[in-house]
Amino acid sequence: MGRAPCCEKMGLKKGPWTPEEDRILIVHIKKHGHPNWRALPKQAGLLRCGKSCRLRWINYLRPDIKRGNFSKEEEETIINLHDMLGNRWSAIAGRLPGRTDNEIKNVWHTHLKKKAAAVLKQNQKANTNTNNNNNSDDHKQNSKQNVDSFESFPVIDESFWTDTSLSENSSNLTSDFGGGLNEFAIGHHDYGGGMDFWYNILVTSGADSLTLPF
DNA sequence: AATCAGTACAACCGCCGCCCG
DNA sequence: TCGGGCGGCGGTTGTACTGAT
Repeated sequence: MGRAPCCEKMGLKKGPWTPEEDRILIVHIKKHGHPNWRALPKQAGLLRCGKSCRLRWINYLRPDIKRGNFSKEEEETIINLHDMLGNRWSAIAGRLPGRTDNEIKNVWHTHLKKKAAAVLKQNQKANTNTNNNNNSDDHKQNSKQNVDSFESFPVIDESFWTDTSLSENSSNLTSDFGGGLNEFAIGHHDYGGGMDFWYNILVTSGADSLTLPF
C-alpha cells in the first residue's frame, strides 16, 4: 500500500504565508505549543498542512532566528563544518545558534559552494607545489580542530521550545517595544535585527502587547 | 526604459528513521 | 515483532529582487 500524502491537498493553501497566517500560528504556538504538528493547523484554524506550519515556524517565525547577512566567521564555520560533515545541514545549523538548516543550505548553494571550491582549488595548487606527505588526514585533522573549537557554542536544542518552556517561560516575560527596534537582547540571547518583524506582528494583530516565548 | 541573467530565499516534496500501539 | 504515524531532513523548485546590458 502506498504512503499517504503528507497532507490532504483538498482545500489546503500553499505558497507564501500572509502576515495574518503568521500571526495565527504564532499566537497558537505561544498559547498551546506544538505537541502535534499535524493537528495544529486544524486547531489553530489555518488552512495549511502541518508540515507547512512546522517549516514556517522553524525557519521563519521562531523568535530566536538570527536575521541578516552571515558574518565572515559564520561563513568560515559553515565551510569547515561542511568539510567535516557534508550536506548535514541540520547538524551544521546546530553549531550556528540562530541559523536554520534551510538558511545555511541556501547560503551554501548560492555562494559558499563557489567560495569553498575556490579555496579547495587554491589548496590543491599549493599542495601540488609543496608536494609530499601532505595528506588529507592532516587537513581533516585541522578541520576537526576547527569544529571542536565550536563545542562551546550555546546550542539551543528543541527542548528550549517545548510546550512547557513556551508556556512557563512566556508567562512573565513581555518584551518592551519602546525605543529602538533593531537590537534587543534578553539574557545571553541577542536578537539583533529581528524586532521589526515582531513589531509588525504586534501591529497587524491589533494587540496591545505581544509576549514572546523566551 | 526594457530586457535578461544571476542571486537570494521561502516553501514544497518525498524519503527516512524513530516511536508507539 | 511489525506496521503505521509522525517529525525531521536534504534536495529541489518557484519567485522576487537586483544589477548589467
